[in-house]
Amino acid sequence: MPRPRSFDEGRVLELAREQFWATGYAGTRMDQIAASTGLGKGSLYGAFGDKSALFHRVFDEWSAAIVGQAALRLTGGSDEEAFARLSTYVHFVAENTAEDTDRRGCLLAKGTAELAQHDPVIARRSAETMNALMALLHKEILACQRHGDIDNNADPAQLAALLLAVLRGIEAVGKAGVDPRTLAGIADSALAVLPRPAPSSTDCQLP
Amino acid sequence: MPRPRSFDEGRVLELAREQFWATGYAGTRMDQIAASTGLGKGSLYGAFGDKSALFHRVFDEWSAAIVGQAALRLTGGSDEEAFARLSTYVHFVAENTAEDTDRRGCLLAKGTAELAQHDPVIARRSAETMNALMALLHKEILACQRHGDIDNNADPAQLAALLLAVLRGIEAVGKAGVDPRTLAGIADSALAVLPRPAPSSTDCQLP
DNA sequence: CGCGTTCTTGACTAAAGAGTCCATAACGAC
DNA sequence: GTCGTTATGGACTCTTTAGTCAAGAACGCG
Repeated sequence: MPRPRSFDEGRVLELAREQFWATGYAGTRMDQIAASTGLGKGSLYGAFGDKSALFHRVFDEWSAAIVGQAALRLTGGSDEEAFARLSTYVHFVAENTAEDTDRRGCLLAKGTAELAQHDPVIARRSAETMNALMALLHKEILACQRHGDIDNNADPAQLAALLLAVLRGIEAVGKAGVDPRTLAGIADSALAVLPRPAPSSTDCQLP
Repeated sequence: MPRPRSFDEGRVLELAREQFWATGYAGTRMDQIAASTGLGKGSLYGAFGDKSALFHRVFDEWSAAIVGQAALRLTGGSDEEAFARLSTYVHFVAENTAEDTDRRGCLLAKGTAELAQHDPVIARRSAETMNALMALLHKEILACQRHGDIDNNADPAQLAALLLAVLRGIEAVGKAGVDPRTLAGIADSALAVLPRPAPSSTDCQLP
């Protein structure tokens, strides 16, 4: 058994991700990554292969994390709290976006947009990520409907797609410089606007 | 009076925009642009300056076009048709995104994200563009409220922000590979979900 | 028609970046 | 401690790319 790594692989991927986030794939220099991690280029290439391979690892880890985060916050729990979970999650995304507009953001909209054309693997995986998120939202909406927080007549798949678009949209406008207050407002109104069940006919009385 | 340009400046900007769209700022090579336009690099640099200046012109023209397009479709008309205009516009964006997922898309999410950090001008202008769009949506929602198509209790600014996020979100998920049908569905549900005025109490009768 | 001005062309320069290589250091096993 | 294996670091190469330049072509004007 030979000499072990002197650096934390995960940490390197994290720093690389920051770079890719900030400057996109083409805009990121391997030298920057080497410098920010303190590694020599030899080690970097030895451990991860070339730039494209490094990006793939970063991308895969990141999309897993996004889905994982969503799953963590949305899965498993009573139908009763489903709407609250949804609400928390939507606000979480909004806040997260607002906090660090330039660091965080959507690799799906950056590295992806650049690479997807030339790299079918990235394209496929980004679609998978979207579908996974949509599935999670779908499940949660069904739970809301079971508990009576969302109108049963509404199509849950449609609502899930809408919510997903809103979440991505929040990131997009956030990155474009819209202020954090507005982002939070968007999260609020997205939830407010979800169709509530029609009140039962007995509720329909004049005071 | 000297020799005139032998090429159409607007056309060159158009082709350059395609490139920037497809591959982002850093990923776009001046040589590609020269090749696709048929111009020599000398002419290119002579006419537009350096890469960054060229991008600025492309970006400015594009953001003006986006806002112009929205203004064209949303402005001026009766309150009566306001909701229909809104609906048409939202679907227009969805279809447009669906049609050419990889060519079109959001410069605000690409060139911007890369450049905004280092180029305050781009950052500012992208924020302005968002605000302009939001203002247009805001006006339209007010018109809807006047005509009774949207609940007067709803905050029009919030709804405008929400709609803007949905529109950007449609582009984002479209680019991530979500299928066109779903995009159209998002447009539908975004409109369906807008709060309708509460029915007047006289409507509240059992059959 | 000829002149001056501006465009055009493409070869050229300079710099930056991806990826390589090798001498050396560090570790684990025995 | 010694040996074999693998990481390390940085100098090095080779390719790509932004940007320049000078010679020549094209146009408008008088």
